Amino acid sequence: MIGGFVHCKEAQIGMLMFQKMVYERGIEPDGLCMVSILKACTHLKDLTMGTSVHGLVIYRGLDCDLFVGNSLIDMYSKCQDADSAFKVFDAMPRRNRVSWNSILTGFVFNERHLDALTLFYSMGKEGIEADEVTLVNVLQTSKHLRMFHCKSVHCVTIRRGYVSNELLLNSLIDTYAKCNDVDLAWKLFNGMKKRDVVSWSTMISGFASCGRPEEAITVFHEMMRLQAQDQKPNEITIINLFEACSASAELKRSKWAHGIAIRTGLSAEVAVGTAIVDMYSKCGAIGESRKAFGQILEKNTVSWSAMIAAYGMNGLGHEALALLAEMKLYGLKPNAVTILSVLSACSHGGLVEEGVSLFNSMAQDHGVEPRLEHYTCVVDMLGRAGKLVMAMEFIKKIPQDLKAAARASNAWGALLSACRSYRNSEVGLEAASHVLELEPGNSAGYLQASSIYAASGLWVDAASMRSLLKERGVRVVAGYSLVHVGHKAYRFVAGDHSPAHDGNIHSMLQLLHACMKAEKRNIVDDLDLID
DNA sequence: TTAGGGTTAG
Repeated sequence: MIGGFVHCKEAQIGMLMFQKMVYERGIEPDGLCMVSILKACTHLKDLTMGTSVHGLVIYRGLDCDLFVGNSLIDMYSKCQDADSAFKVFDAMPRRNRVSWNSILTGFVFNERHLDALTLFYSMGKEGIEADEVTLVNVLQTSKHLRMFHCKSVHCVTIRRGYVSNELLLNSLIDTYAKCNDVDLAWKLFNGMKKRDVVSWSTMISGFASCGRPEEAITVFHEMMRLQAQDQKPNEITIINLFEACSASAELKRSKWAHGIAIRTGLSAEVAVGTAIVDMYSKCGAIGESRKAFGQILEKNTVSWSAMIAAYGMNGLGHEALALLAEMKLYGLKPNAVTILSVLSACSHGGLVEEGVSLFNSMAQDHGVEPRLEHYTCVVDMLGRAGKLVMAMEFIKKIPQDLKAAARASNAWGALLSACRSYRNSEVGLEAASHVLELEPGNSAGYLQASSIYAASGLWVDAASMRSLLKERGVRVVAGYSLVHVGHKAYRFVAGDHSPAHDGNIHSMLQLLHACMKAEKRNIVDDLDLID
């Protein structure tokens, strides 16, 4: 009976029945009953109830039951207690493939990707053969770690005869694309006998995230052309299309995509509305963002965060701060990302005092404990304001447990970048040594260090940085700007004088540079007068 | 067990 309720997703009623049965009537639950009630706890994400059921399981001596054990793993995982899930798994006297898959899924769900990978290797050692659930989970882990296990998973897929498993193929396409091999993803996509809406959406997102928006949009057009074959886009497809429009930074295109969302009736979704806010802001159209924000009927924390981030990205720090106060008036609680967006807005808008004060009060006023990202953002803020020594001292104040995270190099990176702007070689070289140690595979550290040496006239050191970069085989990815003229997008890289660009464009750029320099001089003169 | 909305320096 309880099982029936769980199946109907009326887990709450199932739970009440269970409590009545056990505590009022004194009926002893069997293994099957435990499995059902654990499913209810999983569904409701009720860790307290789940833990008490676990106690009952032990009391009734059912902890050796394979099915009960698997359900316990699942319950703990979904309640975000991966450690307890693993303890159950570890203590199981007998395990089947479902047990292994459950703990693997649990690790992936809780973003414990390294643990997931270790577990997958143990599975191989124990002679447990991977099935499609195993493979999809390993792919998720590869995607998050940006590690290229795709090809070996692909081989297993072929070997084990899963080549027409759509779900697994979709996962493979996604992981190939997110690990920067979108061409292989495209090949796989084209070879699929049957493609569903997930395949299409994944392919659009794949091209967009690899910085190839034109191809993403072509895939979308092809999907629309095949609509007759039941290939209707859903809200995720549209959101992925927006991602492509943001990558091309073209307002006209974004408006076109917005129109499609309206015509397909998908624009009423909160997630779609929020993505529209984000898309317009990335095209620099902050007015359109605000309008789209106003049109979201039921705004949630993510929507507010997106609008705050939009203001921040466009240099409107005061507006971002005002929106944080406003969202609280509507009874919405900011989360870690919201606060990070406000801090970033302060950083880009030069509002150092406001930013630091927000950082100091975030735990007390907003109930958000500072994470490494928040610390990094403050370092960036101080660095941009030229307070380099303060920024360095701030890094040293980052709690040790936060510093242990994989992205601890970001704070030094932010400081290094500020030192380069302010030509401070003393602080800069200390920052550089940390960045090179923590992130030896990234070109930015070497280039910035080289630039700092060069600015101090230390040409030999500058050159040695560049040769170290080559020696270690680090790939340099240059940043670029896009300028749209008519229907054509022109891509500009620093120091690029390629003949692909019209000579007129370069002379116009030089003219603009001269104007900006003159303007800067005027501003500096004005400031001097004020002093 | 597959795609998806907000964040961080280059």
